[in-house]
Amino acid sequence: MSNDGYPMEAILRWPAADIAAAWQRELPGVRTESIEVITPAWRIAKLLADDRRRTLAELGIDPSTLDLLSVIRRAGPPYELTTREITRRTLVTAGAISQRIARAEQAGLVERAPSAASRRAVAVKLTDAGHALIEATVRRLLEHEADLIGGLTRDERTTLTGLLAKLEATLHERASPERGDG
Amino acid sequence: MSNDGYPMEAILRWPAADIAAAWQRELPGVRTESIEVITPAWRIAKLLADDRRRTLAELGIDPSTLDLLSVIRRAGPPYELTTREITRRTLVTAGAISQRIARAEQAGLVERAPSAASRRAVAVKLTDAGHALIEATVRRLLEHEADLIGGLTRDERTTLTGLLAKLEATLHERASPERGDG
DNA sequence: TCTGCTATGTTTAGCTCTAAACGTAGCAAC
DNA sequence: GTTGCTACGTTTAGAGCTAAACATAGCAGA
Repeated sequence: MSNDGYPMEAILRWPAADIAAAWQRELPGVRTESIEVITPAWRIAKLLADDRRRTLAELGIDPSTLDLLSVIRRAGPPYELTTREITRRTLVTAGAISQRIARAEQAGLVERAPSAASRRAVAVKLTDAGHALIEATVRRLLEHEADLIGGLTRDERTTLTGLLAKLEATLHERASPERGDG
Repeated sequence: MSNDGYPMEAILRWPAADIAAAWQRELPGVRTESIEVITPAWRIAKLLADDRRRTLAELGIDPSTLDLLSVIRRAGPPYELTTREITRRTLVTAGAISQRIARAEQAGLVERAPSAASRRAVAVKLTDAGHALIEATVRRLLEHEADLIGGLTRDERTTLTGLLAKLEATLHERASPERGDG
């Protein structure tokens, strides 16, 4: 089979502690304490994203479409949000949302219409097909992902959730902002 | 200024707990315990990736080039690895590595040559310019990232590192594998 | 009613990645 | 020395994203 091009081997073979140790050897005195947080964070995010992509492929949907339908579906009736509101609740740019909506509309999963609330907004609404697809997939995805993290005990999950929340808040305070305001 | 298209607002406005609660309301009984781990993990990864991109832009290098030069630099003398070995230590596919090397070669940062060890391998070696660039950037990047996570105490970091390592191991056991072996 | 400002969406160019096809070269068996 | 297998690397098509330019519409003030 040759396993050509397969990534992720780094995760099995190169513990973050070894990477930190290598930098200490090569650049003595450098502060490497971030490595053992940042490296596993990226690896975990990638493992989760890859798993989700494969899991969803079996269910007949891709991650970006699931993300779009999900945010509308979990907003509750009337299963309709403006483009702007979707952008606010998502991690990608307005341009990316516009493209996602166009693809989902092409596939018959959502419809665009003038928004009742704001005259210049566009409302995006689930079609019956969109509704059926998200219903058929999100529950199974959440079951699967609950099993995925099932190796952690309840206490461990609680501790981890708290620490991640704190880290997220810290990064908000300290990470470089999007753009220098004029 | 209009802040057009700016993502990340979801992080400020939509705690993962609210997303889980919304799904509980919409699909009563669904297992949502994964959400408060997976959602912050992705948000943190994105915050870190965005910060690194901006930080490196100021230093005159992009994240994928830094990743390439770093893995060669921290391997130590003679600052040379085969393409295969670089792929093994990285999270992207062999094709992506090939393209990264081509770009870095074009920029005069690395050189390709036949490998001494294996007759069919290609050795990738830092040029003087590549050496200078990685020296000039990696230390500053690590300093910056150490400050970034400085909101966590030493004990918190230790606990977090342990839990992330356990989660990473769990995901290795349970996440869907890359491809069914023939 | 101009004039300009702000909010909302869309479009486009360019980037980097993945998956898969492709090209080769070493090597082993006979 | 051919045949096939495996390892290694590159190329290509296509996906999805970002950043930035663009288009438009509501609104506010003179």
